[in-house]
Amino acid sequence: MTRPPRKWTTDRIYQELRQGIMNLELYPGSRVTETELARRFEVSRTPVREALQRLSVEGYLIIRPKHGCYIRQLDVFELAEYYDVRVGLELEGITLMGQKIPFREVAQLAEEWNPGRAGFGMEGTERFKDAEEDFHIRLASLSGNPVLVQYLRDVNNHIRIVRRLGLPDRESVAKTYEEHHEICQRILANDVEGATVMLRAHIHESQAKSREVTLAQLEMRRRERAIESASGHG
Amino acid sequence: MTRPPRKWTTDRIYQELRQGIMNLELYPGSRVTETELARRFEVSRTPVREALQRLSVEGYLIIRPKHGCYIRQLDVFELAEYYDVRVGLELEGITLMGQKIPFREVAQLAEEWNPGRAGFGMEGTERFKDAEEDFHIRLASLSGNPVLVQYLRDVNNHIRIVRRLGLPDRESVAKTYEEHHEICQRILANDVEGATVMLRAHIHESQAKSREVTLAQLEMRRRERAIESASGHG
DNA sequence: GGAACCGCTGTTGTATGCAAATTTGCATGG
DNA sequence: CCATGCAAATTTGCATACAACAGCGGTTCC
Repeated sequence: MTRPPRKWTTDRIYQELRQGIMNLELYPGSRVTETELARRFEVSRTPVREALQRLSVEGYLIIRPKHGCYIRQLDVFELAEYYDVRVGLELEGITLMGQKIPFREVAQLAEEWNPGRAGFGMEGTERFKDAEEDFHIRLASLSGNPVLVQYLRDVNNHIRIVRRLGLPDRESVAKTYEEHHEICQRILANDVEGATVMLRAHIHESQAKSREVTLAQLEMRRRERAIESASGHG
Repeated sequence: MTRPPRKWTTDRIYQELRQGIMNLELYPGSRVTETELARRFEVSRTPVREALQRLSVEGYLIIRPKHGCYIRQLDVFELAEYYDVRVGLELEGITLMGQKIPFREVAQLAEEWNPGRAGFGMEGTERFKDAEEDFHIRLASLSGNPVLVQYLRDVNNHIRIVRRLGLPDRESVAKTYEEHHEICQRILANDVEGATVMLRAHIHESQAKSREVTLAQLEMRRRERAIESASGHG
């Protein structure tokens, strides 16, 4: 996406804000002002403003002209919609492989997600979630359609907020391995049709899980905030 | 300075640049600088810069830091990729209608694109192209997934450049009517599966047509530019 | 008591200044 | 003739200054 952290101020601010939004440190719905952020980051308003503009275009916050920025509300319905877009993109991705299936690469993916490997060094939440996302990106990449991959990355950027929230238990990790593996196997067996059905179901499961987790986490953060503001705004 | 026309300078510049890119007045690959644009539009660099940032995020141009902006090359392969993304999104759109098909709305769309109406006041290129795009957006809207529609709009923004180039002859207009109508009919008949097949084919036809037209037009513009620059850079 | 009006404060929108960075052209040496 | 290094010229990146506008509270009038 936006490559390695460049040393430029605008980019740094952009990254930090984005991170803050992801971690829900910048609480959805709360207001931020250019001036305040400029003070906090000890830079001028210019780079802050540019970062905010980017975030606005990318949909992470909403700029109310002459008034301020509001961190985008994360709405469970909207998140579900992003998941459905994911379905559309990823399914078209493997459909595009069509008759020119890149067997080597798919086989490698299948091997990496061999259920036998489940849990070997993947216990860490972060790493597993990253690997999970990476699988889907790489699978889509095999479509040979970089534009599609770009859109998928964009969708991921939006749902990553909640994607990272839940802790993957041993059971769901195992299940993910199985499903990823099976999807690859279907493709290798030239059964793209079957693969799409599985992939759709697979994403829908994530969708359902994310829904629960989101509601729970939002509530938790809301309480934290309530306590914070009750104990003084410092 | 900003008295009469638009309220915000940044927005005006953004619109004008975007229009320029669409019309190929800003030739793909050519370089523009903030300073130059600021002079041309008689504003300061700030709004120009912000407009460029937005266009960059949206993919219309590429910013090379400390050097300038390059209008995005339009590459026939890349355009084809956008069309495939369209397929993915639109197909998922009608799939999402699933069992809750909004018959009234689909029926109305079907009626608007009744082949009997073909050509009544639609001879104008612009109007027809707009209506064509509108059909697909409205169809996707019936999925009830605004996020998906948003992505589709974004894709359309990228392919509109070439979508508008070709002149639709009487034959292709008629064909479009038929196909749009038929797609709606299939949906109304609860044959979403059949509708997806048709829709996919329909978009692929546009894709093929856009390819020819793009190559031709790019060549034409290239010659125009060659003549321009031969007769003096004024 | 309630509603309209007015000025104040906060915040953004735009302009401008300055310095860093990158490219380009030229001079110099092999 | 080509490679290399240096300096000038563009051009952006960031900071700051100022103006305009939105929202808010107080005041006044009904």
